[in-house]
Amino acid sequence: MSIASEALIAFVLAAEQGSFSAAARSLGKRQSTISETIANLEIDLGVALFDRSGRQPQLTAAGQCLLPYARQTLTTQDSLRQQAQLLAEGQEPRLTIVLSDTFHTGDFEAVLGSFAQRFPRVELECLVGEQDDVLALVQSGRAHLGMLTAQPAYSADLAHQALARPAETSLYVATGHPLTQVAALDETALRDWRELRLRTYQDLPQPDSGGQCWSAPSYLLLMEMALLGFGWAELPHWLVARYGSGLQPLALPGWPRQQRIDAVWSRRQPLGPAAAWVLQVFVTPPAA
Amino acid sequence: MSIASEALIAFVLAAEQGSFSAAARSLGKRQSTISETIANLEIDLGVALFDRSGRQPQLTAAGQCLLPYARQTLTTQDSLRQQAQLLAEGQEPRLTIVLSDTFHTGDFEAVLGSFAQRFPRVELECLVGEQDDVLALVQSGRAHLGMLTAQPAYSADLAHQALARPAETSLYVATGHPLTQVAALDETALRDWRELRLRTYQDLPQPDSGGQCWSAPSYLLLMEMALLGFGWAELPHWLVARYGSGLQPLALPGWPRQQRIDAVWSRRQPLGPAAAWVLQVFVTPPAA
DNA sequence: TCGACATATCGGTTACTCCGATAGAACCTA
DNA sequence: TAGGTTCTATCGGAGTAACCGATATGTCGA
Repeated sequence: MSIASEALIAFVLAAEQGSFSAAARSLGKRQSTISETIANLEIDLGVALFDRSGRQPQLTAAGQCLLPYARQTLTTQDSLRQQAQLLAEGQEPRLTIVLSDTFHTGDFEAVLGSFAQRFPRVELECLVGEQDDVLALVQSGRAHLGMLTAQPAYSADLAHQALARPAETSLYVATGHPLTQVAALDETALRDWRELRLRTYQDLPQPDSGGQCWSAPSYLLLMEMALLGFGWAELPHWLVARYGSGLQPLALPGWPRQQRIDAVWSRRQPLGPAAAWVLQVFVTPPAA
Repeated sequence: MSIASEALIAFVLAAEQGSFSAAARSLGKRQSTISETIANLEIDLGVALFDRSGRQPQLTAAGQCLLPYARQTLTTQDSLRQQAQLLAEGQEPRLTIVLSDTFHTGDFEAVLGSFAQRFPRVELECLVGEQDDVLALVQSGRAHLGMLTAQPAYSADLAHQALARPAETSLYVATGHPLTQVAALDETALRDWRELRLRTYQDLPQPDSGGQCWSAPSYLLLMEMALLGFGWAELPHWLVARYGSGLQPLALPGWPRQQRIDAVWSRRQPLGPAAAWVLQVFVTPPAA
């Protein structure tokens, strides 16, 4: 009913080497086995694969036509085996990472490239979230690895490690915002203007601030609000540099800030090789 | 050493139906067989495919990951079987047709489209040749089917049949050629100007004509020569209509000519289904 | 708690793979 | 032309894997 892959291997090898005996030697089997195997395959398929009139078997037109199909069947089966092998070694089939918008390094794309090369079969899923969202996704098991701005303390079931690449944030407003005209800026002056603050899905709404604080769950959205002149916001430097022309930083004492980034993962579910590799890359200082 | 496709079928079916028993029923086997087969597959692959803690087996993450690989392996093997089936029924793996440039019908592309749909796995090879070249290619077995302007007689080992679509040829020269100025054209007048004549690879060179006759093995080349004003030529109507702007027909008695087209094939090698289909299409008058 | 339905396991039969030996055919060389 | 070499086809037998039937065990729902 079904084709034994032994037969296909024998077919392909015999076709390549032009000899049943040679194929048998390559496979560490007897010539009679190959002869019988291929004869049975021919009976099974209903076509002659080799012309045996000469001393050595010659591929028939049908054999020539079927050879690529046999090869593909074998390579497909091989990739199944390979993938199974990886899984058996503990390789995760899918890696879900949740990233903060604050976390972005110049070599991020390069790292993804290396990842694709090193783990070609691992399905990579990137989620974007901030702070508590990151923690929630990792704790629930929805994500394997999370990156977020360093927290003072973590839940006991979360492991964490500081990344080698700190993130820089500044306070930004749209060019033309009244705050850009204020001399000698300080924290007090900021209170007179609307703040655009990151608020995650986990955060409960704050007591009414009288419209003095708008919020959004992503830095990208906050930046859009800032660009439209709705207020001032703390934003990642790279994000503004890349997409935020039309914003300018506020010169306040203590700004810009360097923020440490932590990677977090669940202690309940140990990291697979792919996740461990990603973690190791970001924990190690960049080469350049 | 190799994966039995029985096991893959059992795996895929069990995954689809969520039950070993159901898979067994679908396959006409016992439940115990499926259970053992899948257990062996898991041992062989080194990963658990199903979580058996519940009443019915649940795909594990690894199983979910490997399922598409198993499916692809089976479909690949299936296409091997299908192709073998076609070959077993006598379907030729490749069809080589040699066409004359004179043979071209408006629905030729449509016919090729139908062919691709009906014989998706047959490799189609189109050669272009004229007269004796067509006969030689078919007789030698290089081509299965040939189309050429009807010959008075054919070699005994060639079968032939007239096509329903005649070809029209005319005598053409470049606009501006002196022949276009001649009133009351006849055969004699033509002799004063250089002829561009089709000469096949099989034809022996003619006795020296004093530069009064140039030749080429394809109508396309002849047409190019005519366009450059080198002389007059008998050319297929469709070719000039499609690519020969800059040529004009000569008004001679007896022209344009309708030429019958014959299909020829070797009696020694009967036509396969694909070739027979092509022949039948062109022998039957077009529907429109 | 019980019935219905699922899976796991075990022993026995069947079928297939593979081996080893042998015979015949093709090719090379003396 | 004869003989040696190397190939393939065939056959009988040993080992193994697939499959079946029966049975034990587990899960779910009433």
